[in-house]
Amino acid sequence: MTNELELKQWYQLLFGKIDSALLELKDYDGNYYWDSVDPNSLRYFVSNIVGTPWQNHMGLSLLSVTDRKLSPQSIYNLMSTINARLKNLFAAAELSEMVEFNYSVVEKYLTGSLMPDHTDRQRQSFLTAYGSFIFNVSKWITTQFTNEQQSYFSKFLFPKLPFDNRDFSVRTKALDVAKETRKTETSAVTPQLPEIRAESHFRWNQVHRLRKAMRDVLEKARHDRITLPLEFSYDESEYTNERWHFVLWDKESFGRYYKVGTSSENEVFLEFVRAENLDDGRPGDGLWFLEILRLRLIGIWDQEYLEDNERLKIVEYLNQWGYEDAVQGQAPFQIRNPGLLTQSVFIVRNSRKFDKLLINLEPIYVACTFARFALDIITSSGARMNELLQISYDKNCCIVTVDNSVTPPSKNYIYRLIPKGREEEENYYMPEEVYRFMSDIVNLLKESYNSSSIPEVEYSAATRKHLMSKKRYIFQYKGRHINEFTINAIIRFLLHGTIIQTSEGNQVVLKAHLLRHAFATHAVQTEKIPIDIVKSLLHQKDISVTEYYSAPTHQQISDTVG
DNA sequence: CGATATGACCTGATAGTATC
DNA sequence: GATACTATCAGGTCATATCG
Repeated sequence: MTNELELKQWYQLLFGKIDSALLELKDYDGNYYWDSVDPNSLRYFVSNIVGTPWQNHMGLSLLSVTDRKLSPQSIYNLMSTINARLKNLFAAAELSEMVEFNYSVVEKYLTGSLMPDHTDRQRQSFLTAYGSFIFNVSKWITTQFTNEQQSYFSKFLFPKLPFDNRDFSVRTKALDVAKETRKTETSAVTPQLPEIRAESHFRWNQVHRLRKAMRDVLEKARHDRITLPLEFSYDESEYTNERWHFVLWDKESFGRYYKVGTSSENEVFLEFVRAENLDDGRPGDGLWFLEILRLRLIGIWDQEYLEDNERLKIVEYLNQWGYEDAVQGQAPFQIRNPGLLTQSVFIVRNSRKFDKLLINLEPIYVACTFARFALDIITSSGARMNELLQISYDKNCCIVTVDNSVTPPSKNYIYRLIPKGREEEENYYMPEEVYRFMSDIVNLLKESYNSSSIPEVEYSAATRKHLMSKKRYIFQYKGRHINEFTINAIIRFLLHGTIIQTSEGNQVVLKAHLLRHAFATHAVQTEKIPIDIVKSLLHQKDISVTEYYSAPTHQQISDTVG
C-alpha cells in the first residue's frame, strides 16, 4: 500500500510538506484526489504554494475545484490569482500565520488602504477568485465528507468574508469601461473589415511574388553556375507601380565579402537595395515591413545595448501605431514559434553592423501566409482564437457537402470545431476560397517538412488542451502547433501600417478577438443578416451576447444620421 | 569567454460568456 | 441581471544558441 503511494509523483513532491491527511485524501471509490489534479496546477502548487502559510488551505481548495470539474485553465487562474494576492497581502500587512489573516485585512485591501497602487480590477479579481474558492470548498466538503473529516479539515478553510462583490462597485465600473473601449475599437475596425481582408491578400501576394522572384534567380544562378551575390530587380506594378532592387546573398558569399563568419547552415537571404517609382524614377516605399526590419522590431527589441536616442525613436514609432506601452518595452511583433518572422542571429547582427536591410524571407513568408489564412477565417466566420487553432487537415475536421436542392448544386465548406463551453464539434461554414488557400498551406508545409504528409502535433493553447488530441493541425510549423500569441503577432505584422482609428483618433491595435466583434457588427448592420443567424454563426448560446456584439457602432449611427 | 539573439517556460491580468 | 466559470492576451525570467 505504502509502495503504491510512494510511486506517485505528487506524493513524492508533497510528502512531508503539506498536511498528511490532506495528502492522502480519497474519494468514496478509494481513489486519491491528488491523482486527478491537472499537472500544470500541480507544478504551480509545488513551486509556488508549498511552504507558504496557506499551503493546506490552497491544497484543499485545489482538490475541491478539481473534483468539481472546473476546467484546468480556470483552476490555474483561480489559484495563481489568489496566491499572488495572498503573497502581497501577507507581506504588506506583515502576517506570518493563516490565523492572523481575517476579513479586516481583505477589507483594507478592497478599500484601497492597503497596496494603493493596485487597480480596482485587481482588487475585484481577487475577491471573485477568493469567493469562488470558498463557495466550491464549502459545497464540496459538506457533500463529500463525514462529520469527523469535516471538522478536521475546517481548519484549512479560507476565512469567510462578510462582504462580496456587490459591496464593491468596482466590478461593474471596470466592466463598463472595458465594454466601452471594446465598442469604440470595434467601431473603428468594422467599416474596414472588407479592406482589411483585401489588404492582407494584397500584401501576401507581394511577398509571394518576391519569394518567387528570388527562387527564380536562385534557380538560374545554380543552373548557370553563377556564384552569389547576385543583383536582381522586378516590377511590382499591381498597386505600387514601383521597381524593386535586391541583392541575393548567401551567408558564405556575404561572409567572404564582409569578413564575417557563421557557424550555422549556409542559407540564402536578400538585401533590399532600393525602390523606384516606375513613372518618374523617384524613390519608392518598397515593402510595407521594411521599417520594422530597419528598427529591428521583430522579437524583443528593447535590448540593453540600445542607445537612448535609438530607443526613443522606436518608442515614438510604436506609439504612432497605437502601441501605448512601447515605453515599457512592449513587443508587438514578438512571436512564440520558431520559423516565423524571426530573422536569425546572422541576419540581425549583420544588418546592424553594416547598416544594411537584410531580409530572411522565408520566415516572413510563412508568417504572412498563416496570418492571411487566420484573417480570412476570422473575417468570414468570426471564429474565436481557440477554434481557429483547432483546424486540422483530416476528414473529421474538413467536410465538404453538396446541396443538390439548387441548380447547379452548390457546395458547403465546413470545419468541425469545438466552440467555447462545449465538448462536441459544431459546424463552421467557410467560403470556398478559405479551403483553396488551406491547400496552399498544406503544400507549403509538405515542402518544409520535405514529406508527402504533414505530421501530427500537440495542441498548443493551454485552454481546452485537455480536449484536443495530437492532430495534423494546419496552424503548425517545424513540428509545433502555432500558438495564440504568435497568431496575434503575425496578424499585426501583416496589417502593419493600415490606419485604423477610433473616433477620438487613436490608432487601434488589432487582435483576433476584436475582429470577431467587428465581424458580428458587420454581419448584422451591413450585411443585414438576422441576429439569430449571426448568433449561430458565432456559436453563442445567449442572444443577448450577440446583441451586445452587434449593436450599431458609433460610426454607423453617425453615417445614418448624417 | 562575453555580448547579443532567440527560445522555453512560467506567471498573471483582464475580457468574454454560459448558466443560475 | 449577476455570478461563476472560461478564454484571451501579455509580460517576465532564465536557458540556450550564435558569433566575434
